[in-house]
Amino acid sequence: MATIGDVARVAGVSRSTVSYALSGKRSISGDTQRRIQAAIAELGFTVNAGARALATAQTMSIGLLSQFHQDEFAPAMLQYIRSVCDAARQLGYDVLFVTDGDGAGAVKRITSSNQVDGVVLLDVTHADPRVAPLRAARQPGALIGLPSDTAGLDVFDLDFGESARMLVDHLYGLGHREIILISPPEHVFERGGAYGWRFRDAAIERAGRYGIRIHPHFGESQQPAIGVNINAVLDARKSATAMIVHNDATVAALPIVLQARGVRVPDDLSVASLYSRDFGRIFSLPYTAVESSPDKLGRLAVQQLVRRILDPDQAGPTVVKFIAPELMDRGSTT
Amino acid sequence: MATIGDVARVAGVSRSTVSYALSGKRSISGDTQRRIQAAIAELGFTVNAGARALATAQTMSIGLLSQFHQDEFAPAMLQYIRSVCDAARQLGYDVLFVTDGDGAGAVKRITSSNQVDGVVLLDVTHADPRVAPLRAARQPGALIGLPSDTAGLDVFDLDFGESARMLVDHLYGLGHREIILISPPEHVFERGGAYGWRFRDAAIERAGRYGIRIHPHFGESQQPAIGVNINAVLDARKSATAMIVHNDATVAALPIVLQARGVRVPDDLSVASLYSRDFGRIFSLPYTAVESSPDKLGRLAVQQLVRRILDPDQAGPTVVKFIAPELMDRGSTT
DNA sequence: CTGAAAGCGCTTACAG
DNA sequence: CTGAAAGCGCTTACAG
Repeated sequence: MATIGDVARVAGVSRSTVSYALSGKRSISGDTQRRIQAAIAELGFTVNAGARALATAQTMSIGLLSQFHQDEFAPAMLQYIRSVCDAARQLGYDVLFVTDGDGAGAVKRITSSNQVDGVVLLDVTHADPRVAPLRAARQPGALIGLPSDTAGLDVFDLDFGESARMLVDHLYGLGHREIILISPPEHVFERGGAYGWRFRDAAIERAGRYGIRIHPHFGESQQPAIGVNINAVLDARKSATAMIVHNDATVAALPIVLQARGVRVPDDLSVASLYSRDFGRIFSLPYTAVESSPDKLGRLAVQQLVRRILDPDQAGPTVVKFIAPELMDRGSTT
Repeated sequence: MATIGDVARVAGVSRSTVSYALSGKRSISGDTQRRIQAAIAELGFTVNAGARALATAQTMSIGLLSQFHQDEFAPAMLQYIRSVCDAARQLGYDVLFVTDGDGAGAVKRITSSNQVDGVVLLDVTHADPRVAPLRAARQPGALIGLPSDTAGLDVFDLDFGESARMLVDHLYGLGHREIILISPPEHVFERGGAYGWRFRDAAIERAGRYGIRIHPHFGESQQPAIGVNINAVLDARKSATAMIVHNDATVAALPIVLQARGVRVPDDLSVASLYSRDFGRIFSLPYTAVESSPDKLGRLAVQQLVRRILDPDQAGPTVVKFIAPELMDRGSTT
């Protein structure tokens, strides 16, 4: 394995000159430049990332923490993972991907050992145990999902309240006066998934303002429970003309469940939901929905994180940014 | 940030003694041990991973290369990613997760810069451009998927030939004499996805031996093309009584497509496929299928990789291991 | 435009 | 049982 010393020897210059030629941090004469390039090519030299990290105190890696709870729907998670990875690479960072069951311990481990320059937390809940250790870390952190205390961390999330209002408005405008709402599973609420109640509370509040009826129910996270649940809800709410589904697992199974029941959309029931374009494609979903924008959220989080890594002072105070929802009309409401 | 020198000073010992206390590589007196532990606790010291890596030439990280081709079905990929991450962590390794479009370049980058101790390649194709740079690397590599040249690398994959034979045998045993086979999309074959032809060729060979008819067709990777395709195939093969689906995207959409067409399974058509238990759960799939065992494959690959990292000599010659398929009867054939 | 030297934070023979 | 010192492969003031 060639080192910078080998390159220096072959090129007949000092190690510092090679280093500067590599970084471009000071000007090098054309001849020296050429000899160094030739030596690098001859030896197949690549800078040792660990040694550079030790000298510069920059690893050029960010940590990405993702957990796979059983009440969560993995395919939706993947959208965020992809966008974070892509954004990181584009900015020159590698991604240390951590899926430990003990998320708080993992945050502590990778930050205190200086394995990463910053950390992105996915699917952050209200009382997320990963948040405190991240706040205590030397490195900056960016969250996707809203914790109770956002101090010292940049937070990005979809505006779930506005999303709910947008969907209620949409259905109200079409004349619906009784709506079923399928929320995330009860476990998600218990675990502190704030997006659950942010959406539900806003929907209820909005419906109340219009004087229309809304029936909130918890969703299920797996088949066949999903089908059983939806059928029970539909049996109990026969006069409802529309359904808002705010749950990935349920909406993914919904076409099957409704077809089996003989419910035609939108003729018998209007359906509106919240998911990403890619998610909809993967599950062949035909529903009008608020775009959940995982690609945008991942990108924003990484960009802000890197900004803060590069210049902690200039990045300014931490932000809590809710991105505006966008309704994709796919004709499943009438 | 406390260093090992700070700990040594506070504990009143030398840095080497602290290091040995940490590693347990030589015995330390009880009293010294205690003073060091106290100093570590007081300072909140954690070993700097980069410095340790530089000194030991071990990063304790492995690279995981995954690509998201548009003709591939991301949810299936996730199964492998999860199992590799879990297995790595269990063995004390972190995962550098790389999704670069330029896979060959990424392999070169992370290996030549010594960012990882070994590399796992996912979804390896026949002429995979990532294989050559990995073979040329200092670090060992483990592949999931079969390349044309396996020299110097450990390879793990499902036995797709045996899987196909198992499914044909199963249907033949139930009396079927004309079978439709949906293979992966044509792009996958062109890209060199060997699992496509390994499965198809074996199925055709087996069917030929029994003297039964089999109609191979390419699948599609997205809706609505999947539905159009399946309908066209069923129109063209009206006398077929069974269908084998060897394509994630198609099988995921199949319940919808068949229900829309009014085809009941297994009454009108027997259906058998190949996917993992988790995948089936996510898509509510009711089909008898060969278990694709992503968890097992990921674990095997990582275990072998780590064995080779720890003792390259003792790990023996590289292996090509096809794991035996297992049929999960879910009652979709008759 | 270039070099010699110190330093990043560890580990590990070598000595005692 | 413990310490002093060299070394891992870089970067970057400091000097000229």
